[in-house]
Amino acid sequence: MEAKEAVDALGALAQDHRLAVFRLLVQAGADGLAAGAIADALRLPNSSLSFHLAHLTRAGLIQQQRHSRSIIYTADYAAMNGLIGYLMENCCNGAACDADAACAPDKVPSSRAVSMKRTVRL
Amino acid sequence: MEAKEAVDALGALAQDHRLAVFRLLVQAGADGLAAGAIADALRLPNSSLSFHLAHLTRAGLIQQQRHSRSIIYTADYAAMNGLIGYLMENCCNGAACDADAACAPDKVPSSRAVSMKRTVRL
DNA sequence: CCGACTCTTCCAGAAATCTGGAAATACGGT
DNA sequence: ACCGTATTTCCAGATTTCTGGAAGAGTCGG
Repeated sequence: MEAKEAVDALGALAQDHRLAVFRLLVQAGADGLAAGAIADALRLPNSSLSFHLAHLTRAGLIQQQRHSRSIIYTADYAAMNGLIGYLMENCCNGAACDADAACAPDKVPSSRAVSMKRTVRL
Repeated sequence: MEAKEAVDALGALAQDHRLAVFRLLVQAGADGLAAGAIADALRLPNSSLSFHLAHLTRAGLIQQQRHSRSIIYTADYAAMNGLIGYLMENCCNGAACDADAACAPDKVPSSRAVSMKRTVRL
């Protein structure tokens, strides 16, 4: 994942309603949820919700699929993996799952940059 | 980490310059970097950089510390851990480090929500 | 075909964010 | 005290994001 995509994904999640929507879809699992069901659960006006769903879709974090009259949205777990992977690689010195403490600063001041301990691939 | 803080942190990282600044500080390690050094590296006007640094600081992702004339900024790894932990817990069904595939949808459509396999604490 | 249902697009106003030059503040050396 | 360096604050304009009502578009049942 490139920086550009990461910024898009982060921006998509950096909003109350959108984060709530995404969490809801993650909980919903593979079945996903219809737009109306999301609007009900989150008490959002249709047009607002549609705006945020479009935003999340544009960022690649969720996917839509027409099912009769409803449009079912599902979380894109691969995209989420990509984002988390990017954050761990680029913003955590590559360490995260190794130690329990996850990412930590280099104790010894060295000029060495990120040491790619693990290749977190999308 | 609560949803509110997560949104703040995500919003702080959801911008080209700020993400670049944060990555730079992570690479810089515990020594951190002076504001001027960051401005040089990223070719940013002082006032713009200051704006973004303030934003990151407000979100708790970086910390500042005066050192003579310079102000040294350092990445707050704990905050980053908190954010990644939040994303894994709430947006990835709690799975992430266990399987290599990281987060994946529930194959069997169950109404069970997030199964906390791991307690990623700040 | 028509009406009900589900959802998106259109629109315009409100609010927040981003930008960078100029002025202000903080610090240390002479 | 004065000057140079380092950085922030102030400011105003440009851009983007968010909001929700109203109208439009796709789908199904009768």
